Amino acid sequence: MKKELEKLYEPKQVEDRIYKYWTDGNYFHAEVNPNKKPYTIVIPPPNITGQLHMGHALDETLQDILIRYKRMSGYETLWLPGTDHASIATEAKIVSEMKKEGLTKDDLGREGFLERAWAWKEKYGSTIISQLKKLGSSCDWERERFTMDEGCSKAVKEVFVKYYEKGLIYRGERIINWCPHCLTSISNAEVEYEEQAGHFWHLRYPLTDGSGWLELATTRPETLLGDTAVAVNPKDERYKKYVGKTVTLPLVGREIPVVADSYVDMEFGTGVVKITPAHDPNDFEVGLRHNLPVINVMTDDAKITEDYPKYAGMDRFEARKAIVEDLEAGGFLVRVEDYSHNVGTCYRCGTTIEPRVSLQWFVKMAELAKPAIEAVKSGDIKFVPERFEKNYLNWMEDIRDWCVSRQLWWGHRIPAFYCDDCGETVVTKEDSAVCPKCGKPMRQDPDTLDTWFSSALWPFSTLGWPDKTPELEYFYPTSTLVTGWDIITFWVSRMIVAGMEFMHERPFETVLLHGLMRDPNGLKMSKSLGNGIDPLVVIDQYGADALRFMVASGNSPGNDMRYSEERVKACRNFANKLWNATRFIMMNLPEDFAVPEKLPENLALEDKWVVSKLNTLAKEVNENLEKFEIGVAAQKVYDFIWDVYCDWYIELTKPRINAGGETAEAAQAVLVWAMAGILKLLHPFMPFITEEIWQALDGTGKPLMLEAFPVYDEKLCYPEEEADFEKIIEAIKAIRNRRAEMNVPPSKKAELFIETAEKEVFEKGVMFFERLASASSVEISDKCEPADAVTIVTGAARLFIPLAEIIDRDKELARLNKEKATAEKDIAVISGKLDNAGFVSKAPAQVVEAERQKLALAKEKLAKIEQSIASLG
RNA sequence: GAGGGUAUAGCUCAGCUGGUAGAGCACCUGCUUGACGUGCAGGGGGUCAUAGGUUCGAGUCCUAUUAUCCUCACCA
Repeated sequence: MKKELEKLYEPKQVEDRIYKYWTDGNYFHAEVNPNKKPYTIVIPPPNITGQLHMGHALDETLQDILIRYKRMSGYETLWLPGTDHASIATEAKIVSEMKKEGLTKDDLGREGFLERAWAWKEKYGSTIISQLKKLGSSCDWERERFTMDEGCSKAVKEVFVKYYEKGLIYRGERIINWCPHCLTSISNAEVEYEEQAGHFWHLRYPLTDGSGWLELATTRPETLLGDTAVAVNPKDERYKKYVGKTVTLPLVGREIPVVADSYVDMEFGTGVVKITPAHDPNDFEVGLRHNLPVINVMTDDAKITEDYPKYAGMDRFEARKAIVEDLEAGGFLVRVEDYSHNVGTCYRCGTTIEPRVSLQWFVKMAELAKPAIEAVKSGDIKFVPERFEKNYLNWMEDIRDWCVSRQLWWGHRIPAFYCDDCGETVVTKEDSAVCPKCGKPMRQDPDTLDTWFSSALWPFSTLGWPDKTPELEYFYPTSTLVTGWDIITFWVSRMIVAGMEFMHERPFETVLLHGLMRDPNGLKMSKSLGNGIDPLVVIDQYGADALRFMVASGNSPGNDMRYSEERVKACRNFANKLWNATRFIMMNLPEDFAVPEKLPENLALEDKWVVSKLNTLAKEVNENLEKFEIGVAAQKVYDFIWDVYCDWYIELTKPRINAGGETAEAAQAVLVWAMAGILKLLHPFMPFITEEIWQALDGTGKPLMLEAFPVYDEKLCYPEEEADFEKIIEAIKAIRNRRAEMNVPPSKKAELFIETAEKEVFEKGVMFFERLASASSVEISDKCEPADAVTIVTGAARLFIPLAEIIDRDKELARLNKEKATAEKDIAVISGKLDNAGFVSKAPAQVVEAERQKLALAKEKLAKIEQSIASLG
């Protein structure tokens, strides 16, 4: 039983109503179902402090399209949803909130601080979920896990302990990237390099024995305080004699050795390098090789330490100025050169990174990476598009140990305990530990783990691992991961590593990577530039369906995409088109009409045409979606709905509905039947409007999202009828075209004579020629030659329109001659191909056959044109 | 320095396994056709960056070049 559709399509109202309907029915819930195959999608956990942004819109839309498609195709579909990382951003946000109240972390203490953080999670976690719901996400948010919750914490501890037992995690002194603003270490991947204008300060370090000095250059003179050697290349003849001697460090007076190390590039600069193990990663390595002392000259917030009273407390940049002045005064400064170099900055706050020696936990990646590399190389895990595999492999094959400790409070605390008395270390899943050597209570490591440490476990920790749950058994490995390519190194690679290590199985089959959403000028959307476009505003204005369709169509995987309001508008217009098409159908249906389960027997030619085309569409959309060609699928559905269904089929039914009777009934049935197919095919892309229309049309109250997705059905394939009807369409188009060329208004009707060998086909088109080609009457014969008529030639017929008063004989002749030339050119091209022995012998038989048919058609057409020219002249 | 992306209509982009180029927007012409002007009909507009190569046939595959963007590494 159909329901009324409002006259105006208002996305916002429709979407609110439909989302409520879905959640009331709890259709998103997934459970272990042995009768179905599972389809699982891992979704990137949005950060609770963030607002919904275009990146989410992209992720969420693509995921939801796949999920809805799979659900309709009979799978048990599950999202692995979650919110929030234990992250620097979250901590920073909470700290800044506290600051407004005049509080610091130390005021609250660890406990108090965490309490606050949980309160934040409650508040903002639900905010972002409700925003995602507005987008149409069919995720079962009731299942939502949180990386910091109990289950996930259990998994994290389990992993840490297992790594430790296998010797895959260790604590050691290394140079790490330290952010003096966030006061924490950050991983290499979190450092952003930017080109900065700087200087090269050329310095001279006097040899202790007074025999001269060595000239070297530095971009960071303040690190001079921590120099513990000067290095040259062992092959460098110029400096060989100095190796083993010592120089006296200017300003400090420390005597430091000249060492030989192949790390030094002889060609660069003077070939002499100052070595500061505490403040440069390469220097640190050199220091290890030569047993050099490591002297840290800076505090946590990058101020010079008390050890250098003259500069103590100065910020590193202030100290640089002061030291340069002093060097100059002491005659140690040779010259200053302008130099542009890359400086590492914190990706969160933009502060210049300070490389710094400290005690951190590291995961040994080399061994762990091997199975993860193999999983991709063997094709067990596929990247879409494929080229990102290379990206991934490059990263994995050159992997470095992963610094996992963070000097934050908001995160999984490192489950390591130290004995202050004897220095013993214990790693345990328990909350406290007693020293096995001296029996004293131990102190837990104050640091927390990198956010990606827990995120890497997402595909199984959310399913209950390390316990053996039925869910884990059923839903793991997951099917698809949808994310942006920028996150391959952060997250994708680490999930694969963890999956292979702990589940001994790939965590997912396919990684679908999309591009970044850029602003209309192609720039990265960012808060600091203020060029971000808020998806919620777009949804308010044009609807989530429009935004989703814009995101899904006209884009190929892995390519970045510019936000274009024009395209959102076009998609909104498309939704409106569908809405109005439905309104047309509904106003032409009887009150008690129901969606037919089967098509009627007495289908007209045009019915078979549209049914057959819809059938082909279903086939192609399935194929495309299986191959993750979401944009192509969307475009095909769009074209079918607008061009085939609305512009042609609906127009074709109008005269039949007016005529009434059997033909009207068949038309109504096909209209509704095809609309049902369209709604199902479009549902993954535009879930709200299709559901709303379905509810109005079907009237049974069953949700569209649980209907079966259309598949190809051989019984609905009518290639001949399709081809026949195309002939009628071609004729109608040709007539319209000619009338437009001659500026004949549609209101001016004219007689139409059709000369064709396929009378029975064209007879089925009479009412359409009248309705759609302004024919006042139609006469079909196998031979006719009316005087003073405009001639139109198509592949299957010659059409004559006697429009005596507007015919210009010369013009008409010129036009026909032009058409003749075109036809001759066509024939020349095709016969050129067919005359080519190579083509005929080497091209596939169907291609050659198609060319032959084309040639025959073109010749036929030429003959018709020549006939018309003859009769005019 | 290493690797990768992109180059197609005025603009934003599609083009699946090679078979004489498509969409949206913009532009031009004509339509108060009883679903829709968020619309209908018609139209103009492209040597598919350049030069070679493979092939019967290249926007599509290969090589080089140019332009542009990105990732990684980074020399003090």
